[in-house]
Amino acid sequence: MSDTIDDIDDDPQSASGSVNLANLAYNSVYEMIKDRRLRGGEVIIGARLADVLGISRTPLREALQRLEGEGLVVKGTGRSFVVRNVDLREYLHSLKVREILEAEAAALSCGRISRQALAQVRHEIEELRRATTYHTDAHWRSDNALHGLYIDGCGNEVLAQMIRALRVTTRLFEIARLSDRLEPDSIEHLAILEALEAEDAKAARKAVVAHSKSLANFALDTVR
Amino acid sequence: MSDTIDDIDDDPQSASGSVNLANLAYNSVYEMIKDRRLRGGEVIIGARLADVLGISRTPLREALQRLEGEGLVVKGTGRSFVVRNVDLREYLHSLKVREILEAEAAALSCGRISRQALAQVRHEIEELRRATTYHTDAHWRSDNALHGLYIDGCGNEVLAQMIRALRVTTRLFEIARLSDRLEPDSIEHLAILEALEAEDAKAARKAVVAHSKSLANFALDTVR
DNA sequence: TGCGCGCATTCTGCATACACTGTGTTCGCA
DNA sequence: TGCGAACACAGTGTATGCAGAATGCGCGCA
Repeated sequence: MSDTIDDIDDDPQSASGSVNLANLAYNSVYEMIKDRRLRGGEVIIGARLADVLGISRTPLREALQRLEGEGLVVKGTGRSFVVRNVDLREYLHSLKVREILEAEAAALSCGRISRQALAQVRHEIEELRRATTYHTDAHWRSDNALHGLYIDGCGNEVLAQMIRALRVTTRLFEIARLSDRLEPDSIEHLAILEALEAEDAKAARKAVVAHSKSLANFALDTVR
Repeated sequence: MSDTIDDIDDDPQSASGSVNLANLAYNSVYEMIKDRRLRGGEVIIGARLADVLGISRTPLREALQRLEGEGLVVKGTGRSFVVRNVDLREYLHSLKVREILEAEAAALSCGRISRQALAQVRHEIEELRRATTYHTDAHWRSDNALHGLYIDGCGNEVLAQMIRALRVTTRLFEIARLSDRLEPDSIEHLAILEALEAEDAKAARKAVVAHSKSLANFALDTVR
């Protein structure tokens, strides 16, 4: 349990396998989807994308199949792959499941997280709030660090994996005005952190649930 | 909500896509894993399996990649695919997550399941108990039907999908002396059913949790 | 007889060629 | 000028060939 938060990987798959072209394609497409260079609903033209990546269609197709298995990409009406579109309804449903699972994970991880990791994350959050300019990346990084604490610390790898998968798809939901979430995120994250520091499982549950509800309300408000 | 239990599909992916060889391979391998013709830990040699299926390696590889995305196969130490091996530890972890999610699903689906579907499942369970000879298939079918009631009826497709995925991987483990589970399964299933019929969310939660604990204890006893 | 090195076989990774399908456009005919 | 049919193009699905890596086996040497 001496993990530094550097071990909390933004991209759970980035370490995947040897350096073959299929993995390269997988990571590339994964990144492209994650930071919206491939938009939800967009059709993926094999030959073209393969060309962009400088590989042939074969490893690209394999990568896309893997992504399909993970639910980031689907086979549309025709034969071609399309980037999955997460609508409000699905986002809220995912958020609800995350709420349940993350509450459990947070409770489980009480007393299992190193002081050092907790302190580091607290430092990061406070740093983020003090920053004069807003950086999306830093926001996500802090988000990952905080949630990663109990995802990695809960001691149930299956639970952790499910939460990670859900966090990926909820990110596919278009978050307009993400910067508006910086302050509420920070405050809510600190509440979670405090519960973890106090090793108070009940409080951790409550804080996670509150955070989840806050995100849901924000989505509802923003979409409207 | 007029679904008959015929709609509860044992294999969530069986309806997948057009009839191309990759889908065929996917379904075939999926089946082979599910009913243990491919054992956990077994290495899959592309050329050989492709030959058995009467297709070339390309569509098979795509199918395997998809299965990898879904977590049924993994890339071993070398480059070849191996069927994932679910050990006791992972089984128990999965079961714990299922317990949480299925309890929620059961609670959510209270009042959302047609009388007809409930009656049908009850009929099946009772039929099963009365049967003089034991059939694995019938056992699984009944299991699917009961769990499918609240998986399909919970109204949260994300939740449903997670549970389905978990049920697939837990199946990779359980099996040994499965017939011993017939009686406890039936009894516990009936308890769940009763709660669903009474539309008593709290009781449904409790019954599902009890069922889960029972499975965990059985696994622990059997392995020992 | 035991150990190590090299060769042969086997398997994967990748690219490419070909076939098939669907769609859009153009040309001819009414 | 409008409608329909054929053709051209774009894209996917599949097989296959080739190259590189790993594995296992045999042979030679100590």
